[in-house]
Amino acid sequence: MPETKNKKDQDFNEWYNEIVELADLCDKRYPIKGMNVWRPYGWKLMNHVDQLIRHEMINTNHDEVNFPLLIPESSFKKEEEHIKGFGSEVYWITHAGLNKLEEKWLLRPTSETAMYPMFSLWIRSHADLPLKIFQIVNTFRYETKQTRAFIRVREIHFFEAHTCHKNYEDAEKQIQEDKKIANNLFNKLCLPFIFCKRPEWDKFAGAYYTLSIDVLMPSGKTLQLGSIHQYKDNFSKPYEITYESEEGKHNHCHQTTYGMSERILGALVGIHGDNKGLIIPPKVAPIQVIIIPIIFKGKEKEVLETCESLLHQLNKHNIRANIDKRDITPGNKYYDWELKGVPIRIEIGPRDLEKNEIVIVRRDNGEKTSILQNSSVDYIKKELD
RNA sequence: GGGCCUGUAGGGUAGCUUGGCAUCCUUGUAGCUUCGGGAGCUAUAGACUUGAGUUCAAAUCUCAGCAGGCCCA
Repeated sequence: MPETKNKKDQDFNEWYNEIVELADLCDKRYPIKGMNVWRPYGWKLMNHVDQLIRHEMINTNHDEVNFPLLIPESSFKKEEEHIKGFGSEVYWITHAGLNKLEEKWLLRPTSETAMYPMFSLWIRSHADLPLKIFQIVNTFRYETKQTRAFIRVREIHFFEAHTCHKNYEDAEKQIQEDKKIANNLFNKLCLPFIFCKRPEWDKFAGAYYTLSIDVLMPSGKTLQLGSIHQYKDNFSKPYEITYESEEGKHNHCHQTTYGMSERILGALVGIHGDNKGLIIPPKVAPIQVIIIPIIFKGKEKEVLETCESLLHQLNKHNIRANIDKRDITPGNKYYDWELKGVPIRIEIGPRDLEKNEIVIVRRDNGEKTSILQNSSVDYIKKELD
């Protein structure tokens, strides 16, 4: 049986490195440390995860925005703790064209300092609250230590939600909502996780307190997949984010943030994968069903027609399906799609045509079943849930 | 932050000790043939991480950079 060269239970780290490239998630050969290329398959997977996040955000009345990548030094410097925390790991832009810049700009390591000067303009009265926005963008952190695909990178694919509230209690309610969002999301991704209140020394720079979302990786280490921060008014004071209350008083907002990154992919790969490759939860699988035609000389046409008609039906039911028509042997295709973690494989050959059946194989447990063609769509739909 | 290891076709490797001719597998391309768990044949393509040094001569020795990996704090 063909398997990864490195075994997951023997050398998890090497296995992980091998599989992220073999399965076409990313290419680590880009010549800057910690900046990897997203390959089409990996990028589609990430987009499907993002789509789940967007869905959760929209259901909880967050609006999507997109802030500039560059932040002027003066904005960045307003909150003291924050600079201490990030100062050593930001990239600076000092020149533009042939000129040296009068004020340096930095690539956002996170967007508090880009957003909050704008928040102070946007928020005038209690009627503007709560303000709930999010964005999914790239952020940059200059990691000097060892980098690792999806787990420790210098260009981060980052989800960040930022909220402003009239008081601490309201902000606390937001944090309860954030926890529910995490529950929904990670259930869909079949990732067991825990919330963990971070000790003082390990909280986010500038936060009042930090909750982390942690998973246990097969290496025995925990991997932090996200964090939820209560800022209290720590940022609204230096950034002067105030609102006029119903009584006509000017108060500082209380703020929260919620951040996650492509580490979610790292966890999906690490926790679900095996020595044959990835195992992707159906909800985010770029391809949910792969149809393999088993072609014999003289029967090509019938087999392909059956495949096409099944594909058509599946697509009609919003199932992401594909036919693998490559000119390689079926066994070869099985291995390839197992490597890529496609949840369901369908084999259709002359033998099945005679019985009006198709063969269905599950990636997670390898179970092989024959079912009648006319009940196939319902069966597949059920399997994907 | 500290320590250790590595860099040869797209991928994986041999060669490095003892300096000289770069090996094999896989992959790509074209064609024939085949297809229920990595088929076969033919033709063809493709590499010594970068820079400096030593030397008649460097993949091989030395130093530095860049990149990758591991361990400890």
